[in-house]
Amino acid sequence: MAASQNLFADMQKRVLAAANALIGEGVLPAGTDLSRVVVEPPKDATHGDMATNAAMVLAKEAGRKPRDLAEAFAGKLRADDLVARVDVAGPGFINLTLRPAAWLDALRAAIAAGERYGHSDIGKAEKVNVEYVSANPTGPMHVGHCRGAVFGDALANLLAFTGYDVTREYYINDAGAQVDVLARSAFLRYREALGETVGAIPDGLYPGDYLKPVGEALAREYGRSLNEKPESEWLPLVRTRSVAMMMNMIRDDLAALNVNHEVFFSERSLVEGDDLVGRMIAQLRSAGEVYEGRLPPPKGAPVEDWEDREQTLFRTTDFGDDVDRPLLKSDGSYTYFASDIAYHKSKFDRGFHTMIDVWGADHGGYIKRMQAAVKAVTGGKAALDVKVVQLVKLLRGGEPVKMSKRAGEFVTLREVVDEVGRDAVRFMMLFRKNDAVLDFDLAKVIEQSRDNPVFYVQYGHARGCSIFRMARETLPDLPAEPQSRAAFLQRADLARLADEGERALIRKIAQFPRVVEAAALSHEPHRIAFYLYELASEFHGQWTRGTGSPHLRFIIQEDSQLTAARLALVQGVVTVLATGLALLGVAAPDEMR
RNA sequence: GCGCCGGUAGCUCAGCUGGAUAGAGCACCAGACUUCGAAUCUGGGGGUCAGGGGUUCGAAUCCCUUCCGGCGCGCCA
Repeated sequence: MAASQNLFADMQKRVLAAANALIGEGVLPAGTDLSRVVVEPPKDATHGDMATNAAMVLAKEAGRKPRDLAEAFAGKLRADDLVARVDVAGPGFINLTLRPAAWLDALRAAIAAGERYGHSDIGKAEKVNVEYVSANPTGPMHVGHCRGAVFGDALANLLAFTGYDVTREYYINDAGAQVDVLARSAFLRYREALGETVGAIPDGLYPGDYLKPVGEALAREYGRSLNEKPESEWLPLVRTRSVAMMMNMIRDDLAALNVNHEVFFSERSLVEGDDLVGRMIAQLRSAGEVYEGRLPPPKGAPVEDWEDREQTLFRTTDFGDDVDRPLLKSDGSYTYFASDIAYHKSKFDRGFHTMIDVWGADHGGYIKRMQAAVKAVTGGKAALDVKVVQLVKLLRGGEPVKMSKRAGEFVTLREVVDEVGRDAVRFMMLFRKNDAVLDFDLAKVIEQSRDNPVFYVQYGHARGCSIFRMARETLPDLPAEPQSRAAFLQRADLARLADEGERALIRKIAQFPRVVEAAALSHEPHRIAFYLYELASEFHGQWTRGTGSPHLRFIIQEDSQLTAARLALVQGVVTVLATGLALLGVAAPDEMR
């Protein structure tokens, strides 16, 4: 029996093979849809090692009773060399108990694969573009940006690990009115750097001190020359320079979080030069999807300067949107939406047929039109999945942290990372489903307790490493270097792992590839975080059982064979914890004293 | 008014894309260190899965509806 990394996938194949055999025998009709058949760990361990719903899902189409069909499956599966026992239970579940050796082989395969354990090729090298952060280049990153940054980064890791060809991308909004405001704000700091007294920063400009260095740089570079020019001349220069400096700052902030993009894509590049936005609009126009028309006034909050006028509209309703959307502002320039369409078209033209955008909750209302636009502009050949990350509520000891955007007083990403550490920020951001609001308590995340899952999981890893350090007294040959150690431990007699707690740990380890796959397919990295927490929990449990029952300890002085087998188990745990944490971008320390 | 996202134990949240008796942590109560790291572990109580209908062998999960909370609703990004 070939050692495989994913025992659940193996068993799924075998169940499907059984189904096909039953089709051949006429028990199931030809062409039966097998896509709903799953093999999963049962909720209750007394039901066996794995369960499949095959009989229940296929019963209707076959015109048979689920339990009868289950018996037919059972007949096939009993002959399988991985299977020790098959039971039909409940409404038609097929419960499988595997031969012990199957689990031991799975553990051995995990150890052998090392940091590649859990890796797969389900992505088939398909190109995927993950766009995340894309914060406006008008200032440093604040806490609100953290979650999307960490989420997008972990998701990209996950997709790369499962065989996708991933590109991490950041869209720089350097073409709108905001960067003109940035330029004017920087210009004020420039005059200040030249010795002028500027006083209070006027309303409508960015007040933050972070623009002072920009002003000083401009003064060094241009001297007084900019001051003598009209705004129409200095603005583009100052804007370019300011955006570049803001992006450097943002890149540094991201680096502090261990987030690294491969592509920084400029919105301005779509508007200037080849005018890709204009071309895109022309293309849509010739396809009959652009027209001049009027829109009904928006409901709800009254719009002050509403004016019923004709404008250039994109017929997004043809592609699933609620209303058609304007492409041009009243001054003739492109709307943000227009540039964004061209941007997504650029992704498609660069070969990405799968795109994932990570947005903040306040952009939720924008999803439909963007998906409609992608459909229109790619002829339905590309898929856009938009992941919305919900708000982060920043607390300290249960009390909300006050922030005032108006006064430029916001907590920066950098401050939070400096205070609680990169690992804590990353793990906590991922220890919640992306579309649920997240409470982030600065006081709690530095607590070192079970209440703080970051330390709990990291401690599991450190504890495993600690066992290896201690074990060298019993097993002097045990290599310290992880890879040689893994090679050494693979040769252990794993059949010595007979304790129920040990077997449960093995089963948990064997689930890792399945969890990785599910997390990647659903674009939900939080599943990795929760799985790691559970694995650490079972590991801590097995450890503590040894304090009460010395014969259950991992290191047994008088039995080096048993010790080697148990260390192999620890190796499996440590491997999975390290790999899983790496996917989340969190460190796996060898010790935490 | 419309759209999107949420509503699961006192609190914070999972629930593997429709499966078996709905699970963790915190808090509370009672326990476990002369011994591989107690930053750990074991046990206990605690539920109308917001309410109501429907779909089917089977629903916290899918559909409809009501209620509550968040976000959004030309020419901001």
